[in-house]
Amino acid sequence: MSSESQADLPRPARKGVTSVDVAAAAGVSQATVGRVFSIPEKVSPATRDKVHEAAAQLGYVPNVIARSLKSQRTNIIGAVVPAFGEYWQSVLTEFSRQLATRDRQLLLFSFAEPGDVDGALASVAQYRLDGLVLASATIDEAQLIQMRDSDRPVVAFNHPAASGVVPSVSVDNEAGMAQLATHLINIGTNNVLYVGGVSSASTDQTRYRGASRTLGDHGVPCTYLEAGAFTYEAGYKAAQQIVERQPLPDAVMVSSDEVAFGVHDGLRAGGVEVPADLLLTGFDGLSQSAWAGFDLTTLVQATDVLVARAIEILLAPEVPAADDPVSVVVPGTIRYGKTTLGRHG
Amino acid sequence: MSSESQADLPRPARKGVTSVDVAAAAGVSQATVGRVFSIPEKVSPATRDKVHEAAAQLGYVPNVIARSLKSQRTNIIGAVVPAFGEYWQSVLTEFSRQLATRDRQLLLFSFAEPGDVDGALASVAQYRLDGLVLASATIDEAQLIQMRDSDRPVVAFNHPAASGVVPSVSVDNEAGMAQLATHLINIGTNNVLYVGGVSSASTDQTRYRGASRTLGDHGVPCTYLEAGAFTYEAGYKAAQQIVERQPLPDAVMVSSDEVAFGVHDGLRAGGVEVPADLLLTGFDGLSQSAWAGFDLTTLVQATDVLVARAIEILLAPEVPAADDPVSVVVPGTIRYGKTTLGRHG
DNA sequence: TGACAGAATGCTTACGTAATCATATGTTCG
DNA sequence: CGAACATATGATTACGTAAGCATTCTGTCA
Repeated sequence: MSSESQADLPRPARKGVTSVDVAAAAGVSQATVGRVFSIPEKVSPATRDKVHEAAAQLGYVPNVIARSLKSQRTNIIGAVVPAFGEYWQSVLTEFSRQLATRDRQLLLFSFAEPGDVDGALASVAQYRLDGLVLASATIDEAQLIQMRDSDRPVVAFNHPAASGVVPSVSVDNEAGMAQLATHLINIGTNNVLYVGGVSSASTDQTRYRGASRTLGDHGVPCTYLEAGAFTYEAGYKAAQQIVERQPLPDAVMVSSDEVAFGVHDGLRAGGVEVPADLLLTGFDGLSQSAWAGFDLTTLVQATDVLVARAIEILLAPEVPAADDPVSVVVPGTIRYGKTTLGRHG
Repeated sequence: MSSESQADLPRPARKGVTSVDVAAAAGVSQATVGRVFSIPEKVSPATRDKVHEAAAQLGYVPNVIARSLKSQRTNIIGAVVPAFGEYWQSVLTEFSRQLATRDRQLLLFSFAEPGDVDGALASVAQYRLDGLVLASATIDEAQLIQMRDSDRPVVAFNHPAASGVVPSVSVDNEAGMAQLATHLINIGTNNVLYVGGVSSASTDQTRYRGASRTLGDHGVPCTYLEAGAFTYEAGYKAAQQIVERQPLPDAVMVSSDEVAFGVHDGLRAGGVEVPADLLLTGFDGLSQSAWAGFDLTTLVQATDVLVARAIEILLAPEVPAADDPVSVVVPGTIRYGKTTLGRHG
């Protein structure tokens, strides 16, 4: 029997322990228990201890669901994100990290195909989330408008076309690619092949514009080649086409690092050395771009800043005017790697 | 004025539209509206249409929070996952993808430092989630037990030490590493340097055991070197030490792909060629291991299978006996890359 | 000492839905 | 044709909490 009472002592979190149970055990009202866990400064230290003790005894844990229902706040931010891609994974990680420091959680709505976005958006609407991150260039304007009118804070992440429709945060895609182009011009590039991911994506278009305009201003021709996807494999295949071009271009600019990795390896597999035969640039600044095997010249997005700004917008007390949403553009920074080294055009 | 009424027509999802409002608009009871959205087959087609129309008109969207409170099910699976690491990102993506097909969402509780696990677990307890994935080898047994007793389905993901305490799903770490070791022995390896990530991690220990036992059985010595983290940088630094070893080992076995990438590049930077001077193996089968730049021989985890099994356990109708939790071990497959090619020991 | 401010606590209600039970409307068959 | 029954719908309640208001208690000051 001593063993029996002993087993009773360290009670684990039990099934349906509510604030009412704790109240009964502590000899106070449910309201007081609630206060202890939400506005403890409004409760006298004595009762506070009593309640805490009873709560620990019973293994009481506040029920966030009920709290959300009553308070109309969930402390959860939703993210609609493509299921694949190194870039999105890194962004997601950063969101989760930064939200954790603000006592918010991240609820993930990922979609594999662009067509699945509708499903994700429908699903997300049912949760009364405190905010929503739309991180995909494949969300069209009608969907953006619908989300904007859902009375919940929304922010588009790296979706240039969304600017003006919903609050948005993006790296300066055009200027970034222009910086890379300028760098190439400075080191004597006379013609460029631009490898895009998916030409219908607004990021792809904006980036290409940054490159072609700057290059054009200096009389450097710039051909567009679509890889077909923002993946390593697409880049690898594109490289196989590039290798066969008779006069190789001086440089290949790729619209994303992940595709650039594929181009890099595809070129090498085809006997084209970077940077000896060809210069190469990426875009995004993925951690892998700094790996010694690539050491890619790329435009580094300040992901932490981008994410921080996005979170600020979502968590801002005041909802900005819907007719002129804020549009934050964060400049990027070139990281110079060996893929644009030691060549004189 | 015509513009006024026009603006009213395409009503967007409005603020606090509840099933009660829809009921009033459709001339039915709240219960019927609820049924239309949960058990529609119990409602006659006529009223079903009426309700749907009214709902569309008002922009009604069921409130999942309230539903969760009443039904005691959230349709949300929580995941406690380290904030960094290519491997975890890929696992997370897979979970999100597979859960989406089952109409479940993924709520992310990431932690940057092992010490933050407590915070994540405390936070997760407040949500009455339908299930919980514990994906970190740094969750200790006390924490596992606490989670197990929380009356919610729990599954440990790739946390060998958890087996026997909570239901767990893992790749066969020991056998996998043994397979790689056997492969090395078969191609004539006479001594091996094993590079671990964090020696206190249970995956690290299990994997090392698989290598050292198999190698030992064949009289092949196996030295352990701790990289200090499961990162590219840690691998790179470890490689710098390896390069200085007087007789280079025949082969380096690394406990994870990400670390192996660093070792690979670090070796090359130090003038050691793979596989000419040294064979190299990884573990995990990250997509990047197949990239041409690495083409790493590694043990590929069937992440999709692992995740599928984990989800099955969480969503199984019956909670298994707590005293003998299921422990699923999924075998891995060697992917033969060029890092173990063409060398005769 | 009485009145009154302020702190501490209790009582009641509402958040939006689903489950339970009760009621009404058809339907079928001996 | 009425009993037995399936089907469709309505009324009511409860999920666990937080906010509003009501109440009690304590201490202070005229």
